[in-house]
Amino acid sequence: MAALKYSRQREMIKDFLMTRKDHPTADIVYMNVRKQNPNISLGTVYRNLTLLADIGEIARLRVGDGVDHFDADTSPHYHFVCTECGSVIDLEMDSIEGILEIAGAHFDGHIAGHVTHFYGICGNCAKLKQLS
Amino acid sequence: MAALKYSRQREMIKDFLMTRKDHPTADIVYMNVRKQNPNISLGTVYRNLTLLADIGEIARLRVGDGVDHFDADTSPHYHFVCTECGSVIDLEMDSIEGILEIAGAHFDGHIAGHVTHFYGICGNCAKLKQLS
DNA sequence: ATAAAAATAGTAATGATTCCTATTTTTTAG
DNA sequence: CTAAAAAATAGGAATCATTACTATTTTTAT
Repeated sequence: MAALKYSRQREMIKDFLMTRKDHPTADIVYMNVRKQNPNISLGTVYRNLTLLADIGEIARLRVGDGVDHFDADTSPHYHFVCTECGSVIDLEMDSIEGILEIAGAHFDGHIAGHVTHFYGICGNCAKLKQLS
Repeated sequence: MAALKYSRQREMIKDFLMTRKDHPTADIVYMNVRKQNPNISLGTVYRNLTLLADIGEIARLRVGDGVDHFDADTSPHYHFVCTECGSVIDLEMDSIEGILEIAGAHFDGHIAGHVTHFYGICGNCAKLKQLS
């Protein structure tokens, strides 16, 4: 119900997120947005990230590292998490929506969706490991 | 290195977990194990759950509800999370390991594994909704 | 221009988890 | 069997991400 009102802070947050492909955390967003508006509060960043995620303008990513990441790209795609450096990287891959069928085959409830992410060593860390 | 020593508490925790198919949280484990040993501390429960997960005797599940769940069944299988009641249920389904190939096709790092869980309405909640 | 609704800044509170330390338990070796 | 070393425990404090609270400011509809 609550009508949405414009907020400069919310715009800044969304604009910043759109410039990044590395799925920053709330804290990273805070540190960066503060460069333009040093008075913005961490609570405002959290509130707006949650609001934007709730209305579907951004995506909240939970990749198991205990911190939420955010993504301005809401199109369906998957992520890779490097177990070495922790970076979260977009994967270009064919759809795996077929797994919903497989999962629902012997289940009596209704499966609405799935959450998947992949992990391993990213290209960069692999290179660094060879050198040492 | 640190040699593992026997601990009654650790046994109790593992034994309790083996009796449950509902993937309890640390707090649930604590509340239940306390029935047999009222002096056990929450820290001990956490430490042992982490230790058991680290040595592969149990599995730690992160299904995005902000709390870790634990599973005595370490065989590869998938979970369903009910968005209505929050319950975490085992899925009997064919392997979807093929998605690793798909994910790695256009990626320059090394994909070691994946984390997947499904969500929707469980059979029980679906029934309850029909009645109301 | 003004009043209602929504948003903010700043700070306190929460909740899951980890850390700390004095004491107790387990294990190894004599 | 006993004693010392190593590991584990209980209990409580600390941490860290996130949410809640509240007085003030901003937005927006009239």
